[in-house]
Amino acid sequence: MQDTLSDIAYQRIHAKVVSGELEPGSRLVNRTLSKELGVSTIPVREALRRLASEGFAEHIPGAGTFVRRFDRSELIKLYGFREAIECHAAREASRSIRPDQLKRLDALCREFHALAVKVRGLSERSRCTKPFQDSLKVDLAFHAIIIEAADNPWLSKAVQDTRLMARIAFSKSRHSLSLTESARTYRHHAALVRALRQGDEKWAVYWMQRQIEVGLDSALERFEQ
Amino acid sequence: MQDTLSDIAYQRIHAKVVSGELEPGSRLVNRTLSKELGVSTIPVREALRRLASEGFAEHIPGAGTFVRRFDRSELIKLYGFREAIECHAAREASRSIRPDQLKRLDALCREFHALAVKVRGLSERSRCTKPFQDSLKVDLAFHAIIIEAADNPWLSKAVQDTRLMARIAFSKSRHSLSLTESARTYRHHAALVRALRQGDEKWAVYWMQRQIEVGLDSALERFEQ
DNA sequence: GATGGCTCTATGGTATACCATGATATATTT
DNA sequence: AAATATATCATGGTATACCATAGAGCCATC
Repeated sequence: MQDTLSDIAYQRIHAKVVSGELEPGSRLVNRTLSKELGVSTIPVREALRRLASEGFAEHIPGAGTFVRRFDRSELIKLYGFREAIECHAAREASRSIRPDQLKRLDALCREFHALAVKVRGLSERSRCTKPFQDSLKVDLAFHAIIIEAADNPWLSKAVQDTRLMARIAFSKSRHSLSLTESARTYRHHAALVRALRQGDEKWAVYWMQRQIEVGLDSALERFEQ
Repeated sequence: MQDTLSDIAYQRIHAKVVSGELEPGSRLVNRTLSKELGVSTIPVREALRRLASEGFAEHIPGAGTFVRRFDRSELIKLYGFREAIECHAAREASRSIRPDQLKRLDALCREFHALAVKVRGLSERSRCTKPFQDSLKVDLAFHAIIIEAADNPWLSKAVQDTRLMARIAFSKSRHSLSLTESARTYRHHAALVRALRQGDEKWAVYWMQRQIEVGLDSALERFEQ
């Protein structure tokens, strides 16, 4: 067994949190989780402390651990932080990205394009959830390649954590993927890849910034409802 | 009791690690620490997991937890990450810093100046350790004000953590504060404050970048020896 | 004398049990 | 009937005890 029970508990609970199965603000109860996972409370506690330390949960001594809940201002600041680190990642990536990584980005762009085309043929209602989740997945993979290209473990961890954290802020509710949104996202991604391929630092940063900006806008929009 | 035993254990061990009392690579033993702190192993384990999650320690399942050890390349990447987040902090601060915060920065600049003047009168040997530690303390306070002005908790945590982490990379050995180094640091700090006061985003970022660059240089220099 | 296996110890990992506390429900008294 | 006090329960926090394992030293056998 390479992973310890604490690690497994962490992964399981983390998945529940970022998937939205556990809503923001809900209490993470030691005994309940330990029964559910079939382990004792010790690994669960360690997992919860870790989630709290990373920012996915909030630990209040004597009261319990709760899934992190964001207000509007915190959401904005989270995206501000993301802007700092992801733009830096884009800058680094524009210098050091390899051809195979560019190829994988191309493939994801095509995937996104296919998704956008498919959405166009769907009714308003059927655009719910599934295409939205798919687009999130592609988006995550896209940015994972960029931080891989930036080749900096600190950056990677920070970017991954903040991306997932932004997600829990509006994970519980249903969302649809609008036509304009999917088309715009595709354009931005394609432009970013173009800049990266040409090693154009300035434009890589610019397009990354635009993406985060748009991300904040739609996050706020979803948050308001 | 507001803080839990886990929190106290974390603070105590964290202090030992960043102060250099526990050298990089040394093992953090459950039972030993628990006896030393007068608590059981549970709070100690939780503290160690947290330190590992933050990057101050490395946890290897089945083998133990060790104080984080950096090689040259990791050190460079750590400073790359710092550049991303501290420059962003400088940018934000240049927009939102308050007069009282500028005043406190002025005071720290004067303190640094006094330190530089004092060092000039000392022999090579007596510049060891004490003035160096003092300058680190003033530097930390200086940057703490800037991230306070940037007003973003995610940024704050990341900056504080990485600054302390950079410190443990070369904490154990003796260091002296050179004349050119202290004078240059003073100039950089003063220039940064000037840019912040004028709300000059570009120059604020520039001088912050310069500081980190210099920090990396001296870190590498100390690392080589 | 060397090598393989055994044992002992140190240590990490986990479960169970216990305690303190805050909240809720119930019972008793006015 | 209302208010207060007490009991009970849910839950967080911690200690102790136990188990598994890795490494070291030792003994026996070849």
